[in-house]
Amino acid sequence: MQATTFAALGEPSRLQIVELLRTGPLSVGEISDALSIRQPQVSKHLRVLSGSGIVAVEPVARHRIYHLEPEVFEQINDWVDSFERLWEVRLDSLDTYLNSIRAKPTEDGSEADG
Amino acid sequence: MQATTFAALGEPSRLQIVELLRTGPLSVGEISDALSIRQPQVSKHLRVLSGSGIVAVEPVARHRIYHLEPEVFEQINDWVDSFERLWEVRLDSLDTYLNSIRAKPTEDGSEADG
DNA sequence: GTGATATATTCCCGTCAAGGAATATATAAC
DNA sequence: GTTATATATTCCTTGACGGGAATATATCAC
Repeated sequence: MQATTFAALGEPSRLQIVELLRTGPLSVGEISDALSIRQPQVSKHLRVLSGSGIVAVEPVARHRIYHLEPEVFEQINDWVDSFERLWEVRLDSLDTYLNSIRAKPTEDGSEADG
Repeated sequence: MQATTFAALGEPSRLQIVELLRTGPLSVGEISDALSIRQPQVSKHLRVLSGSGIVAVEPVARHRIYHLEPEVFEQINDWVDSFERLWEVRLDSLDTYLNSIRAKPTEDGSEADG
């Protein structure tokens, strides 16, 4: 998993753009208008997103229509799955571990359970 | 979905730490040793990860054992799913859309083929 | 060709974050 | 109390990044 992918999504305006594109492909001007971000900034953000393979562009006359690329989302999905699969196996051993910690007399009983 | 979550994962060292913790809870020193990152930097990164709810800490004697928090990974999972679910619906309409672009008689026939 | 529209790029600036070094805090042993 | 170990925090510097303004490029209409 590439840190750059998460970094691209870690900027608020870019995350907004990605979530906006979830509704369907849009031109630069439409994104700029919808999110009230100036056009040069939108182009810059789209460049970063494009560099991470999160979006791709389709030129249409004078417009450039950006859309999301499913591949990256599958990568993220697989990455997250690699964690959740392990927890299924490790959940009870973590519990055992935490309990073993608390088994020690703590002299203040302030163990927060959440 | 919080941009800060992705930002936390978007730093290479932090992503390394998260992936290392996938193998199980570790102390600061163990992380520092395993990744050859100086201890103060590890503590700082863990602070950011902790602030995003990606990790949590369990004090054990003089050690502080960090472990991953499943909740955030479920959030990311749900977020990614919200995209992939739409694609199942929209995949053919995107195709239709792209074709419709090229199908338009454009008065000069200069449609880029891609 | 000129002019208009849509988008990309460049330059500059301010801010923020990461890394290094030193230091502070916490816990344990004595 | 002192000392040692484990971790957190502070200060400083530097480099990267986002935003604004201006400009460049591309396409269309004429």
